[in-house]
Amino acid sequence: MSSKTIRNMEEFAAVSGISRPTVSKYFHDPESVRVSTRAKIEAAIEKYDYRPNLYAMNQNRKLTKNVGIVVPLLTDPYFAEIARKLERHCIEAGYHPTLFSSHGDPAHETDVLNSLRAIRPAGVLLAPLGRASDHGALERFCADVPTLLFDSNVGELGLAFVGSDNIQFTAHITDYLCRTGEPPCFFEMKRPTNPNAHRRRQSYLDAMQEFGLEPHVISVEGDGWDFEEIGRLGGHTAFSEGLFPTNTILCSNDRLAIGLLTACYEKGVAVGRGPDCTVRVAGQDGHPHSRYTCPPLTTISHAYDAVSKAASDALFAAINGQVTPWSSTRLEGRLILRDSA
Amino acid sequence: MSSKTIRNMEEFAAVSGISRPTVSKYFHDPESVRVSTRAKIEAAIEKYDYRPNLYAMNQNRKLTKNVGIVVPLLTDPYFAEIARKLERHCIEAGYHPTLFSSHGDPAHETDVLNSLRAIRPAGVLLAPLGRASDHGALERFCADVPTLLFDSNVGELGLAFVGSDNIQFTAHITDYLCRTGEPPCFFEMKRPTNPNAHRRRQSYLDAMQEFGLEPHVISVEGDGWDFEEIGRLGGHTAFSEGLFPTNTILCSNDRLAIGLLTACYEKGVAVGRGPDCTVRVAGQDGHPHSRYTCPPLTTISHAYDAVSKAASDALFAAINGQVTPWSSTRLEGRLILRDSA
DNA sequence: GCAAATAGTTTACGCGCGATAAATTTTAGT
DNA sequence: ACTAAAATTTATCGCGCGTAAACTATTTGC
Repeated sequence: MSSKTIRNMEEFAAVSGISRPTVSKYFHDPESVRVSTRAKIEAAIEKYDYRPNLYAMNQNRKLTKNVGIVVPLLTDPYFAEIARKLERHCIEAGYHPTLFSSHGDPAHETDVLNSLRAIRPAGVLLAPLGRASDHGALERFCADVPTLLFDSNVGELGLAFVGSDNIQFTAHITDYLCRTGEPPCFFEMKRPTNPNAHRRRQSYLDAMQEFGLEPHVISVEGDGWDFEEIGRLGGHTAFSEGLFPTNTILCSNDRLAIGLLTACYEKGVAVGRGPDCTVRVAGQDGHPHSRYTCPPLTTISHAYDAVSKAASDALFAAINGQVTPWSSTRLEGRLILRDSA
Repeated sequence: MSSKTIRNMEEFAAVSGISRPTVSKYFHDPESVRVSTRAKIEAAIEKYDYRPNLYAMNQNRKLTKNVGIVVPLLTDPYFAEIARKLERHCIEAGYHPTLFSSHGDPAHETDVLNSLRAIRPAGVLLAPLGRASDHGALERFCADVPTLLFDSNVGELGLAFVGSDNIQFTAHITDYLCRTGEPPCFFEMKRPTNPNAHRRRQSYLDAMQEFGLEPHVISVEGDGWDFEEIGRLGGHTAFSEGLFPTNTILCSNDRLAIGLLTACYEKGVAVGRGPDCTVRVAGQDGHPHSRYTCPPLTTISHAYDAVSKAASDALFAAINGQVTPWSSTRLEGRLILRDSA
């Protein structure tokens, strides 16, 4: 690093011995200049530690390198984890990701989308809140900005949808539970916040019908995103009122299951597959925490890597001009057998 | 919203009947213009949905309204939670926060700081990785950008430090454990990733000495940020080798405790305060998940609200020109008594 | 009602870069 | 070595806004 401070691209071009337009071109796409000039420029960057002014760059660029990543709730490790993977893919592809959380609030989701417009993103990876979302606001945003929906689908919005096959999720784990013990009942929120909950319930009903078994859905009270507490309180109620018709409980998601396990503990109900256990509990999502519950939670896990890769690749393809009709990609989950069921 | 599209501030000033410089002044600080003109401008904003171009705005502004928030690991709910609170304070104070995670990697932390320079932030709220951090890079960054350190302190860097009083944390919970049963041993990582771990160990040693009791530190193997797994594996080893000299285990942090509880479950060791329990386990942090372990985890909780408020207020004060000597604010934690100890 | 203080307007310029066209140089292909 | 293609240079414009100075209009205090 030299002592001389480079004020702008003009000065930088001078010291690197390359004209400014070519330097500009380099920063837009390093591959677009000759190897010899690239070497000169990169030597100068190394020497003077120059970086073009982001604001001046993006002001007149037709397309920025910005990518927005929006998740419903960043304090949920599931979303934090998938956001992390998406962020990495963006950086590797030469984009500049910015992370946003809707904080579980539709109004805030709309605010986030508006903030997002301000940075004129080349594309957005959006996991919407689902039915709670302001559908009109989403629609308007998708009309203006290339947006790829992931995790939960809302109509046929945006470029495409990439997520998990929730139907397969529930069918698969229901199948497992039926084959290894009593058929499961389904534990969920009466008014699910989680956007995929309805699909999972339906899949449970279908799977049970296929087995010729009577389905039982236990819908517990509670609103918002505090799933563990909702699961815990709902579990207490359900045990007290004898709402579980079988010894096997399939939860709509892992966070509800985690809360339910706490309720089991507090009620003195032994959970697991052993002969001395009273109930089996299973979740769905492959939540980072599911390994560490007591007992460890049997669940069906999202294909985190595959989903995030497919989602980001699809967005980058669209940004690069590849036009494809709207499509929905749903990846299968992997059953994770642990001690809880 | 009218049909006519406003292309820039010039046009917007025209339709609102106010000169462009005054409009510019309004967007810089709405309070700086007369009430009557503010009303005119806001009516026009409502009507035409105009927003100034972010990039053009920030290009020549002496100071942007950007604030960077950096945490070591966003997939850790503790950091996600405090980041969420900081974000809210920034928005309320009229700033534009952007969230970054170091992903537990010093090299990435340095990258994040460099990206941060590009957005020319008015200030940064930084929770460094701690001893793993590239100290030189931090120092250079703090010299250029008003930076407030939180969660973990590194030298006397930046404007100030705001965080929890880890000494008090460990002293307080050690005191509680000593008074209610056998004195605790201390369960930690041999090479702690968590920056506050050393302070906590020292505080444990001091507290035990004050009680006139022999301290016992169990340092387990493991690197990185996968604390639960490290706690679980370390727990297995410690139980197998009979490393716990007393029936009470104080963990360096809640995530280690969560892993240890899983180990206890897997070993068939009953945890809790009851007469039929073998060990007591306590954590430190007030981790969002600690309520839902089995048994629920006794811990000492950060004053999340107070820390985030104090940190953001201190940064805003500095941005607004208030000069104060470097200071360290350490807030006390609150003991949360649950069934595990 | 007057002068001083405050707020707003006009005019003018600059920021750092993107984009483009035309002229020139370099490279690749035969 | 010759030509076509590709890369680079030169020159120029514009983006949308910040900022400053000088001037004018409005408000405020007495």
